[in-house]
Amino acid sequence: MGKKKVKKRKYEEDDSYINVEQNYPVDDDDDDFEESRSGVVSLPAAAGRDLDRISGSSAGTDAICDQFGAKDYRSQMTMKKDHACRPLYVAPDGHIFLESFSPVYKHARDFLIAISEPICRPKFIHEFRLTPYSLYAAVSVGLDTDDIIEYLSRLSKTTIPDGIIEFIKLCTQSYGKVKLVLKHNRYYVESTHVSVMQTLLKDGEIAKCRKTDSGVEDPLSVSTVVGENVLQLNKGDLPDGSNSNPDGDAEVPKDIYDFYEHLDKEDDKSTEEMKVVSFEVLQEQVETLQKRCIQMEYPLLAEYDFRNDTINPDLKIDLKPTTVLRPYQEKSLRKMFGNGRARSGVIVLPCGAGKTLVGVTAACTVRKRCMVLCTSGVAVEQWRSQFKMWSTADDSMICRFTSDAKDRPHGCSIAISTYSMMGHTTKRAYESEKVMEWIRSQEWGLMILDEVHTIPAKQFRRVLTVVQSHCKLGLTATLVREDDKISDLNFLIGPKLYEANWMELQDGGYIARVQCAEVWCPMTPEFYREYLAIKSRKRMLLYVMNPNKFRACQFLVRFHEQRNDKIVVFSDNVFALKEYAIRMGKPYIYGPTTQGERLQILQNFMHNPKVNTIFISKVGDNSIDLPAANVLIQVSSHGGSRRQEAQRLGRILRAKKGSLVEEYNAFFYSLVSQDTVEVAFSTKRQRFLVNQGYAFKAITKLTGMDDEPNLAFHTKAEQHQLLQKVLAASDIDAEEELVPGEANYSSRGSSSTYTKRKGAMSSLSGADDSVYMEYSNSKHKNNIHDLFKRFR
DNA sequence: GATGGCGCAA
DNA sequence: ATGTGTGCGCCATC
Repeated sequence: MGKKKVKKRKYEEDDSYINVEQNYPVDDDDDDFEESRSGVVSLPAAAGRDLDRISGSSAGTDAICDQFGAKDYRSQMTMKKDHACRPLYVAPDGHIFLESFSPVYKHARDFLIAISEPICRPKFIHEFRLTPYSLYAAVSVGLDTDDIIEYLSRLSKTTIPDGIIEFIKLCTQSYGKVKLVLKHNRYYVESTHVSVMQTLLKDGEIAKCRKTDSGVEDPLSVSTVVGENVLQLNKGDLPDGSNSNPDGDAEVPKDIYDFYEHLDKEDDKSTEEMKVVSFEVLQEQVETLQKRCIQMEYPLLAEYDFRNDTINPDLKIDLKPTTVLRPYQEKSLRKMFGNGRARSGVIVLPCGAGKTLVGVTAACTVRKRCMVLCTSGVAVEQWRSQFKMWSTADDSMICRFTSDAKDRPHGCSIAISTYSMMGHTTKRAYESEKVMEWIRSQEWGLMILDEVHTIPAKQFRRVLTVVQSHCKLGLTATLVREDDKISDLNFLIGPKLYEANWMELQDGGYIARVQCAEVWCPMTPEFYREYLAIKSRKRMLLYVMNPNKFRACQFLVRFHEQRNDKIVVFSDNVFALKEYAIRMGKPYIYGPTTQGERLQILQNFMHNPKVNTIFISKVGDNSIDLPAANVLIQVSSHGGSRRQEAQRLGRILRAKKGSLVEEYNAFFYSLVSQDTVEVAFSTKRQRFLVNQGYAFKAITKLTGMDDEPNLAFHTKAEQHQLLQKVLAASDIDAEEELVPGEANYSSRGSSSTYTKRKGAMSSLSGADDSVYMEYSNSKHKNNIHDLFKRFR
């Protein structure tokens, strides 16, 4: 039983970035229900568990549940008199609910982003959750215990449950007291709190990480430092500046604004002399140490006081005067450099929102040797060109280091390489070996980790022990993995410093406004019969090659081509990719397509008005830049990968010029064969985007498709022919092995915060026979695109 | 500079 | 108890 639960954890929705106890068994749905009926709440998350632990009983988290599991906390919380003007509730289990229509929404949101994890952000009520990690992140961006409790209380409609206050204290007071620093290529643990240091060293595991000369127990070394307060980035004018009291809301309690201003100020570091105790750490034990410290709730702070680093040479790079940062980019960097030092951590921005510029700006701020790591050679080239585009760095300063592009490292200060190059374990080419030696010998100021969600992989995390850096900046669009390793980033890199809200960037016109839809394609009877009969993995071909799916795809391609859109069709399955593309007479790119051909096809797609549709396999998931595309059709995909779904959506997010802000200017379709495993996969894939606030429309019938002339597979004969071809293809290398049933992706979605709900039955309306349903929240009901109007 | 083997990631 | 299918980066070879 226990095992089963742990396994299921893998498919849990709540991203384990925030869970401390990875093996904490997750309750099955059934258990939940059971417990709900007996009036006891089961706590799904680490936060809840910790809350329990500290309050010494379950008193802090008890609540009356109705038969559906809805919790009622009224007995524990008292409504304030002026609750109507305060924007949020804090539940005793650590969940926070924010009204997005509140006049102080922006203040509250910025604050909540800093102290808690966003769980789900649909239109009206946004859900967040306090976790140990989120509070750790809050402290590391400069908030202190009292500020957090005070401001949370002011924003809340009710009194704050005692358990929550305890929890915040526990998680914040011990944080930030111990630091990991790099000096002369050696790592040290430093603290001004002698007692904390002693506590840590009493731990056997930590003691083993300590580097001692010839095994002798050295006393802790003591030195003194002077706290310094340095100013960093110039503060630009932020559109959501704290003073702008929005119009017509005289009722908003003044304390909310006042306190926000107080929080937004630079934190002043004292200039008193302080005693610092420290010990040296074994190079290869740094990861173990960081992990252990976070478990003991003394996470190591990795900050770099680059302004006062006189040992490493300064770089002569700056942003070009013409380079302008967007407000959210600036905001994310302020989290990183808020106290005049460079903090290690992760910044999360959607694809197309300018992550690279954030990285380049960070490098120009630190102005010390900088190492950039990417997943592919293409990305290495992109980083180089972006460095040249936004900053004053030129070729002589930039050193590429991949298998087929090695610039001489001599005298260069920005190195760009790949994870596989750094993590390579087997024999290296002579040239590579030399460069590696050089890299290892350097003390790097800043390490930028592109696509940082890949770092937990075994070979990739090795780079952290190979490259010595004072601080690390991780960048990603999708802080999710389908395994349980995403939380490792907390000790491997650092806390999440900033996460942008996709919907807000969309509303600001920084990324495209996307209409997402799931198109339901019924299986033809013949294909479905085979699907049920064949149990081997080759059944995938049957639902991907479903003639109705092909026809839907063809129909959508034609429809959008008539509107002069640029369309990219994704298919993970190569057989289907070629079959679809060839039948529709469109170019396609997949693994074996050479770089030259790829470039040619992409150039044509971007500039040739006759090439408006291209087909791409999963080579397109990473690093192929498609600035021109605005329609994306997904034919087949990698199971339930949320990251892939988000990444693909990102392909069409680059804001389109001249587009009206209030109109959809991009379209994202997933074609799903009904009554097959694809349905569950699709639901799971969409979770990430739904939590970001996207509404998925379910199109159950493409109106007009039956009337459309010349769609393929119109006749049974054609369909039969296709079926034969598919079956023949399956046979080629099918060894008739029987595979156990598919993974059980429950469409009920364990603790999911969203459900597929049939739009009120009145929406099954329409003059024609079409039907659509809506998921989650539809934000823009009134400006539905023509295509969608036709279905009403 | 094209090609193939190997190992790895999601 | 683990899975395939696909693509990519590294290196070595011709």
